[in-house]
Amino acid sequence: MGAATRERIIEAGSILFRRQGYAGTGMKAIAAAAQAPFGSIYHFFPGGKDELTGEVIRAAGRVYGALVPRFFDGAPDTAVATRCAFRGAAETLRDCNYADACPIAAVALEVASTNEPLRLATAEVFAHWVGGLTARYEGAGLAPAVAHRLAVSFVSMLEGAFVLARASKNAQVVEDAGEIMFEAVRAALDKAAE
Amino acid sequence: MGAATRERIIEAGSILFRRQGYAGTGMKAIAAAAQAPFGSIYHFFPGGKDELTGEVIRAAGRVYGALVPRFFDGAPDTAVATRCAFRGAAETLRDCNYADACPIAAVALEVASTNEPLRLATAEVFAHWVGGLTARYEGAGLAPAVAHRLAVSFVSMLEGAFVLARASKNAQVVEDAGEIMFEAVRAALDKAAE
DNA sequence: GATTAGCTAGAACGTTCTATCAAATGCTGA
DNA sequence: TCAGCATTTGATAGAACGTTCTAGCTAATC
Repeated sequence: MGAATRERIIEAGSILFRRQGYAGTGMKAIAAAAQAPFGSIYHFFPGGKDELTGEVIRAAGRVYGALVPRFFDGAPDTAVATRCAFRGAAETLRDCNYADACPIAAVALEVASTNEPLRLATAEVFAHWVGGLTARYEGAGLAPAVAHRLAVSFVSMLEGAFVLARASKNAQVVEDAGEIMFEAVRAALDKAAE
Repeated sequence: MGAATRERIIEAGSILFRRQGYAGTGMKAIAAAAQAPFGSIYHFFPGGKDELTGEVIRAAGRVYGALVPRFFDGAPDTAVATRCAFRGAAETLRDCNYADACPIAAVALEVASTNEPLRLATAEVFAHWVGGLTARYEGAGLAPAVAHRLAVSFVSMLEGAFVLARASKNAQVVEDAGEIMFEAVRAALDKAAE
């Protein structure tokens, strides 16, 4: 009962934040999207919108963090995995008609200067994501500094490509960005193999 | 008189949108930041918040568009110009304690699915920016498709790096991303020179 | 059966939002 | 100096916001 309602609220928040941002999404809209009674929001999240948003960020972070193993585990190498991740993201974006990208970036830009606990929550998710990617690139033989730089760039490039793709309603942006990241990883791997 | 007030309002909107986003910024806050009487907002922008936001986006687009000649005109080559642009951006971000990045991305993520005229305005600015960069990379001898891909990636990478840098309050992200873009442009130039 | 805890349900509250409006003030040109 | 236009001024209205509150229902436990 309750657990299902709570999860539905988090998921609805995630969807709406990514489509219309944090401040542009009201609690009543989240309740409606979750098909939950309005009072249940504060029952499950007594800390209010901030607490719900923190949970949304952490939950989204787990989903995005799981994308690394999904693309990197079976790939011939990390350059190909990188490209596949971007292609997968482009496909997902097309499938939802550019409505859904990443709720974390949307929230991050709004709260970075105004809500310290939420800024920290977004920073933590990004750091975790970068950490997972860095490990993969290191595991492929790249020096820690190079691996870290590529990981940071992967996340930056993908989040930025989402912005452009959503603005222009064109997923080719994400694929183009993926090609550049593919070549960057490819070049780093080749250089490390010398 | 009036022209100065109008410009102050646009500038205040730009600053506040980049710090707290579109929906999180109220018109009274803009008026206060602009030191303008509240009613003047609707006098100058009878279309309301949407009209003001459109003007903010276009004005910011002009500022950002001017960054391309600023970094590319005097640089030894486009790879170095690319790196310098990212370093300049990192510096700017540090100077304002991570408060001010780009108002266009902040607005774009909020309006992409909910406000078509503003989505188009953001798309237009990004397209113009990408166009300017593409011309620079083409002018350096790169094939049109490669130039376009690098330009798209430049803008994506920079906007994404802003997200991460603001979330983590660490401008090193922007510099790392700039190194990857530098190497990508370098490699493309070297390949085109063969 | 009585009690308790969890969840649902939605009204009410105070605040903030966007937009409108009428009046006042200032500036310019005839 | 005066009229007309531009700009300023700030109160007001209605809607939406996040939060709180009360009441009711259900299931589990004693």
